[in-house]
Amino acid sequence: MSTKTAPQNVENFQARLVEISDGLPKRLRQCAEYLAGHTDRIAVSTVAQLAEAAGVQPSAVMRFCQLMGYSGFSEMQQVFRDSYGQSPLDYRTRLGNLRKSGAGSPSALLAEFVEVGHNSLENLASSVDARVLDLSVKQLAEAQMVHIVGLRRAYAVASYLTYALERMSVPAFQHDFTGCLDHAHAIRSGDVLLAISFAPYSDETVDLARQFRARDCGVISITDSIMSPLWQLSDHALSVQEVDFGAFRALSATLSLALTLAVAVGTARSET
Amino acid sequence: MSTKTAPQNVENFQARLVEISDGLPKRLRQCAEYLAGHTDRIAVSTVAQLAEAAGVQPSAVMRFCQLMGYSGFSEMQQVFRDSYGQSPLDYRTRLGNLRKSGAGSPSALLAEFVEVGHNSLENLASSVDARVLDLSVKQLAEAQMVHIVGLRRAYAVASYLTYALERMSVPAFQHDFTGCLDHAHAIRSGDVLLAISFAPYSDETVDLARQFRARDCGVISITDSIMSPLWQLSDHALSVQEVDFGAFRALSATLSLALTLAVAVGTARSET
DNA sequence: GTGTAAATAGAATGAATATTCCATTCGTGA
DNA sequence: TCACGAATGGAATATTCATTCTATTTACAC
Repeated sequence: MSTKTAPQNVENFQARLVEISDGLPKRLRQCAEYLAGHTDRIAVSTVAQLAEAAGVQPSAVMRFCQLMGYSGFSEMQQVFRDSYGQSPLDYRTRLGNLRKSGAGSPSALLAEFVEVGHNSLENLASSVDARVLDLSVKQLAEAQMVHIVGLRRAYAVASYLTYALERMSVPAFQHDFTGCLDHAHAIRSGDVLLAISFAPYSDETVDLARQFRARDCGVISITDSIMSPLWQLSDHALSVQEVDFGAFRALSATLSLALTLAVAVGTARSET
Repeated sequence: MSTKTAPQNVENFQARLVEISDGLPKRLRQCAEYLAGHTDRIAVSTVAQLAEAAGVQPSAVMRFCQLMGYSGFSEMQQVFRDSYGQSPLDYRTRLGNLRKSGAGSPSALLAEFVEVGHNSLENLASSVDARVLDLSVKQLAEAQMVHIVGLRRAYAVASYLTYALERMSVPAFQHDFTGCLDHAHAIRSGDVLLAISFAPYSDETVDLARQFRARDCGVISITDSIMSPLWQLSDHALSVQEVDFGAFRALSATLSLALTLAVAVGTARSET
C-alpha cells in the first residue's frame, strides 16, 4: 500500500484510479473498472452489493479500498457520501441544461440527438409487428447461412449485425461490396438475406435482394416504409421510422431492432 | 400505523408526508420537517445521523418510518437508494430470466433493448462533460484530416462517424485494418485521431493512438471509463456508459455522441 | 516439473447499525 | 391534585455489514 494520503474527494479519487491502473491483478482490475464506471453507486451500496455487481468477492473490494489508500471501505464510502448531491435531475431538466448552452453548441446538439433517439425508440416499440418479427427470426434461425447487406447510412447497422451474429456463432456473411465485388456466387440454396436500406435506397442492396429471390432464397428486410423497393422483394419486412434531426439520424431504433434480431436468432439456433 | 401501502418512490413519499403532517406530536413533527427538507440525505445516512441532525432520538426516527408505512428505516432508505442514478437493474440476470421463463420472445427482447436504450441515453445526457465536448469539437474542427478508428464492437460506430463526416465534406480517413494494413504512413502533422474503444480494448486501436502521440498529433477518444488505456493517451476523452444487456449493447448512446461530434465538427468547419 | 510468492475465495470475526422494549415524562381532563 | 394515555428517551437486543484470516489456487521464475 502506498503511503500517499487517500483521495478525499471524487476528483482525486479518479486521478488516483488512473495512477494505480497499470499492472493490476485480475480481480482488482475488475473492481477498478466497475467502480470507475459506477462511482455514483459507491455512496449508496454495501460492499456485498458492489462486489456482486463487479463480479468479485467482497474481500476483493476491501483489498481495492486499501490499495487506494483508505483504511477500509467505510472510509472510502464516506468520501462519496459527503459529496453526494441531491438526487439527480430528471430527464427533462437535464436536456434543458444541455440546451441552455446555446443553440448550435455541441451540447445543444447532443440534447437534440438524445431526444430524437428517445422518440425513435418509443416509436419502434409501438410500431413493430410482433408477428413479423417472430416469423423473421424463425426464417433466419433456419437459414444455412445469413447474408447481410446494408450500404451507406445502413452500413453501420449491417456491420454491427454481422458482428453480433458472429459472436453468437451464427454463420453470417456481410456483403460490403469492397472492390465492387458482389459475391453473387456465394448465394446457396437454404441461405437467407437480411437486407437493410432506407430512402434513397442503394441499387446494390435492391439488386442483391432480387438475386436472392431469383434463386428462391429467403429475404428479410429492415427498411423505412412500404414504399421501399425491398418491401415487395421480402418474405418479411420490418419497418423502422427513425426520427430525423437535420440530415442525420442517430440509428438508435434501427440498431436496437437489428440487435434484437441477432440475439433472438442466436438464441433460437443454440436451442435446437 | 396506516394500512396504506408505503410509498415506493420519492414522489409518493412527499405526497404521503403532506398527508400525515397534520396534528403530529412534537418529535415526529421535527422528523417530518427535517426529512422533508433533506430527502437527499436519507439515502446516505444512518438512523443515528439523521436523528442527530433532526435533533431527536433514533427511536423517534424509527417511529416516523413506521408512521409512513414502512416496516422500518431500512425499507425507507432502500427507496431513496434505488431512485438514485441509473436503476441498479441487473440486465444479465434479466436476460437469463427472460430465457428461462420462456418469455424470451423476440418482442420481449425488443422491449428490453428499447428500455436499455432509454437508460443509456439518459445516462449520456447527465454524464457528458460539456467542456470536454466543446474542446473535442474544436480540436477536430481544426484538424487537417480526421482519422477514425474503432474495431470489433466499436467498428459500427467508427463507420457511421466516417460516413457522417464524409457527407459533411470533412476530410476523414477510417482505419479499418483490412488486409492487416495499418496505414501508419498516412499520419501527417496537423492530423487528429478519433479513437473509439470499449473494454476489452483492441490492441490495434491503442497502438494507433500511441503512434499519433509519438508524432505529436492530437488524439480524441470515445471510451467507457477512465480505466481505459485510451484515457491517458488522449487530449480529450469522452466517456459513455452504455448499459449492457446480456453480452450486447445497443450502442444508442455511443452513436448519438458520435453523431453529435460529427455534426458539430462539420458545422464548425463550414463556418470558417 | 518444482518451488516460491502473489492473488483469491470463502468462512469467521467483530464492529456498527437498525430495531425493540420499557421506564419515565408530559399533557390533558376530571 | 390525581389518573390515564400518549409521547419520549435511552438502554438492550438482534441483525446486518465491514473487515480480517486462512486455506487454496494461480502465476511465475528457475
